[in-house]
Amino acid sequence: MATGLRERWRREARRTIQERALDLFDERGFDGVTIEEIAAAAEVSASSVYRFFGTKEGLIVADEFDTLSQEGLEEVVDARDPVGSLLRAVFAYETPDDGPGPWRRVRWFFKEPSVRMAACAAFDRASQRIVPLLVKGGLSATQARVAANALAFGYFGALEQWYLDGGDQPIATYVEEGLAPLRRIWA
Amino acid sequence: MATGLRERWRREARRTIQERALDLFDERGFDGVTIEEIAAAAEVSASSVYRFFGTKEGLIVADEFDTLSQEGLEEVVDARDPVGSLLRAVFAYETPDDGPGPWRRVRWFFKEPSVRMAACAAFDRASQRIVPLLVKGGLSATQARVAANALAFGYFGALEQWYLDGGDQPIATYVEEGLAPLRRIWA
DNA sequence: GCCCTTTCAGAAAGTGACTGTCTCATAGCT
DNA sequence: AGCTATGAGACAGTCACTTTCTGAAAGGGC
Repeated sequence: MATGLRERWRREARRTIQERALDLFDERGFDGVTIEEIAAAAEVSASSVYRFFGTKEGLIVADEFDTLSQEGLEEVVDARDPVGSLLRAVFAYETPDDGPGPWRRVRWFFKEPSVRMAACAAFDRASQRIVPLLVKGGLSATQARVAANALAFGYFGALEQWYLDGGDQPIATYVEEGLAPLRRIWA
Repeated sequence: MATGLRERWRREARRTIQERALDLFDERGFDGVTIEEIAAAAEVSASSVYRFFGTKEGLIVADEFDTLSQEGLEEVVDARDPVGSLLRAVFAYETPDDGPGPWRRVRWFFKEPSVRMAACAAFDRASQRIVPLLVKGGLSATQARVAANALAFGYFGALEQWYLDGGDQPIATYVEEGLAPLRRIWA
């Protein structure tokens, strides 16, 4: 669709910034690197880093959920089987087999407290977007909120166990096992 | 136990700092107040505010969970009926009927993004402390993590609905209704 | 009552994340 | 080729938070 030179440059810059940042984090730790250094390594200005990622933690969390449109979300999430929808999404999304895998980024969720906090906030935002779908599916406002949080943070918990076990198994395994009891309620 | 002069002063300072902070937040908003101003209003130094509360958000979240010892937690949480334990705790704790009620503080959880984030982090920490109890109760590591997060953030969701409804009903009502489906699993 | 030790509040000087605002280059259109 | 609008960079400022040092006073032993 002739994405335009500008757009292409942006995507590329975004990628290189994140990669250089992860390189530096792996090398000297999260706190051992400043935004200025990341910007220098990626050959952009510090303000560009903020324009792309908002916060330092955003470099790692990079909020895939937020970029997903509400319509896209609606067609992924089936309000009658939210747990199943999550599983399908994890299967499709979390195992692309082309990139470096989630380990390099997700590791930091559980190693660096401030990143963990940002990850929680991202899951919290994702949960809030699911709520209206569950309400439309027939749940009360309160139960929809509880269900959405149980789902989002249940996934987070499964992810943490995946990390604690070394991160070498498929994530979907953990999600499937962990969320099985929840599935019995809402499916 | 003659709590000592020092100890008494500390408790008092802690209280006044938090109250003056809330006064200022109500007056000018969270971002409209600096730590220095809070310190001045409470007639302490800025470093004392940090010594007591760690972060600006800590002035509001003030992490009751963190101060609860692990033994205390164990006797409150029944691994065979975690949802019931939570409900009992909410009944006992969240309705003291002597203080100003939770509204004044909890309001900010949902009004100020950074406070919401800090609240999420506090619930996350609380969840992590519950995990071993659930494991001891017979759950697998993964399911324990999912259950703990479902519980903690389910409570958070119920709290949010309580806030959205104006905060004039007992919180326990929301928790009871919201978490009812979860109770069917783990009880 | 007096000393000694330990604790802890305050002062002060950083550090670095993040936010505005302005300027200038250039992609994309006519 | 010229025009315009987008957006990247530069720069200065704010403020949360850290670290370190110093002095005062609490608490305990004699």
